[in-house]
Amino acid sequence: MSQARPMRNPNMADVAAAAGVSAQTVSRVFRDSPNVSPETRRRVLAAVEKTGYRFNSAARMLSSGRSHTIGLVLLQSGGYYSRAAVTAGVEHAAGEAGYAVSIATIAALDTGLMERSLTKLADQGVDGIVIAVPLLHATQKMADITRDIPTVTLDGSRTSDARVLGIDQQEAGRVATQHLLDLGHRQVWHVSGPDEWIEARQRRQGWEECLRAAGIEPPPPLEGDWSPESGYRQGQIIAMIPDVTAVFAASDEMAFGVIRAMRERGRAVPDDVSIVGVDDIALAAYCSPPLTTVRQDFYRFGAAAVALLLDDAGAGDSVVPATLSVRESTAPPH
Amino acid sequence: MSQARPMRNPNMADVAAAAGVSAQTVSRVFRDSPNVSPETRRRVLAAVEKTGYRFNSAARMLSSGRSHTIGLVLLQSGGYYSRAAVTAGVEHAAGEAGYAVSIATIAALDTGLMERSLTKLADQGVDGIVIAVPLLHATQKMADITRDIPTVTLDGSRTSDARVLGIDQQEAGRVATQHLLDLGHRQVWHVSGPDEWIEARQRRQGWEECLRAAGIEPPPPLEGDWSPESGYRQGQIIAMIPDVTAVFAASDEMAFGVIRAMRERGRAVPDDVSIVGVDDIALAAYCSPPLTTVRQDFYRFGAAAVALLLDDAGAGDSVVPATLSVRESTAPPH
DNA sequence: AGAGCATATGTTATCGATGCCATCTCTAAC
DNA sequence: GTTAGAGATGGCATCGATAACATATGCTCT
Repeated sequence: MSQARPMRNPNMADVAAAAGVSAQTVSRVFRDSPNVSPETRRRVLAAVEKTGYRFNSAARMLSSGRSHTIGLVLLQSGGYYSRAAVTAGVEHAAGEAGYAVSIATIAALDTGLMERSLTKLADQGVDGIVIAVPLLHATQKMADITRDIPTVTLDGSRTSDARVLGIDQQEAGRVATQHLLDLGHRQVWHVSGPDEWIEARQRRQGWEECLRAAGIEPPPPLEGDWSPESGYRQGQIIAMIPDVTAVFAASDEMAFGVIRAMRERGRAVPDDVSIVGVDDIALAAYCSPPLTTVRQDFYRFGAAAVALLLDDAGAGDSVVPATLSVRESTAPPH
Repeated sequence: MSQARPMRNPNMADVAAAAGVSAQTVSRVFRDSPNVSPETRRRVLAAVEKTGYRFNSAARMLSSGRSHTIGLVLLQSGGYYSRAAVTAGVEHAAGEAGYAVSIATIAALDTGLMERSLTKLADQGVDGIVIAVPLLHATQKMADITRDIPTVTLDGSRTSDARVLGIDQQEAGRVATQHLLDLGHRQVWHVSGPDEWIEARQRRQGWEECLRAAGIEPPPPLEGDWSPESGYRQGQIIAMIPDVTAVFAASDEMAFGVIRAMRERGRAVPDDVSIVGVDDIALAAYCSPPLTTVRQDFYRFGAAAVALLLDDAGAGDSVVPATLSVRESTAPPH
């Protein structure tokens, strides 16, 4: 009953010995190889239990060349619900498939930082990378780093070698704008996200197209950085323009910033000005006023990215629908 | 100039050959061994550049037994700014120390799910684990899994073997409550977080103690789940009580839910009722009214957890101060 | 009955970096 | 002038799982 070996963790050979089979067979059991008899499998699993065997992923990685790990590049400045949801979707889908998720955050949208993050993940030997930040300029160096690693870019630029998975963000812009037009507004202003973000540009395009389709020339968009502060700043400008009755903000947080600016200038929401956001964050329904907003299923989006990475079969179309949650920040103009 | 080898990635031996040294010396260069001459180091680094050598972390892990990876256990239901900040802090501090971060999310506070997450991280061979969810009942199985892995529990239970790093959350509760008393309120109600969360209990204790110190018997606290919805529900109850003039909510999101409930019942904030939250989320300053709230530096907290994990030297005390941001949701009673 | 084949299992070499020990060259000190 | 010791480097076994190949058994089909 006494342990002969000192502190060493049990390995496959120990399990094999305990089960009366070869190490190779133990390996087969773990990888669900079809050619293992039920009886042998049972014995091996019993031996695993008995020996307290713990799988050594480094050894597997070294000999098989695959790490069963997916790298996820995130933007450090959190607070964006959509990104958090994407992360959860990625982690869950990866976990289901037996993959681990290793994260690398970047502090800002900078190609140098991005290159460093990709290098870090590549050095870890990840089997695939999900880039969950918008990626405009794919540098040659980035392409070199990811040459042997399948990569999916969420809402990224088409210029990279990576495959791109995108939600139809134009739809979000269209839905929001159309809602305001349907209420009777004759013009809709827009506080956009940073122009480096594909999401921001697509939402802006959806807004523009929707207005043009209604025979309306879009006013110049005002660019924010997703933060409430930026919404507030741009809102202050919009509030100085007399005949504004409707604003579409590219995120909920900016929308609340706009609302605050409007109110400080004596413009009531929604009585004088209607506001629509995007994201449907948890607070949207509970702040004052409850925010009309466009909701998208980012969790599913993250999961789809992993699916695309792991089995390159279908998974091609991933048009996640945009749903409008109508609350109390929008009303007909008077 | 032509490559003799087919598709194989260069390894240390290739670098060693190119530099005219042994593989062992190359290894020493990478690990910053003191006993390498500057000249040799230079030659090796040049050879690395020339061969396009990429470090193989699996091989290092197998031979050294250490993975240079830290596991991070997160709660899947995102949206809590504090958790996002902790994550960023962990990732940054780990990255600075040359460590990768592997995440495992759990969908709910359940010991079974927690055990599975810990197993997953252990199987990856992480060198340390940061548990960023509150952990009340540390099971025997959990202790078994983490026996050989240094673990830090943030705000976790003292019953586990893991080291515990905690912010003084009582301070947060005290600061918030004292602010309301200083304004002249005679009683302060409390919407707490879930009782399983240490943060929630500590904040509640701070609130209780502060009231008792002022000779006030605390009313029964109402328990929420951090979400705006739960704040709204409990706020509806509080709004039915006639003489309530001040509420301390254990999170900003719940605070906004309380505010909504108050307003729907005709109680103005802050004229009739004052509200204080905790977290200082980005929206706190931009919603209506701007929220008075207690801010804590969770980013630093995450970084401190990693420091505690990596060098078991100092890092013992980590009393991150709680700062009150006074805005417009609090006022003297009338 | 023997060829042919699928299924189940064992044997051996290998992945790439590192720990340990050996070796060699200097310089400082008595 | 010899020795001790520090500094710089190389040789070799090793970590644990797996791929590739080899073998053994049982079954089907002509």
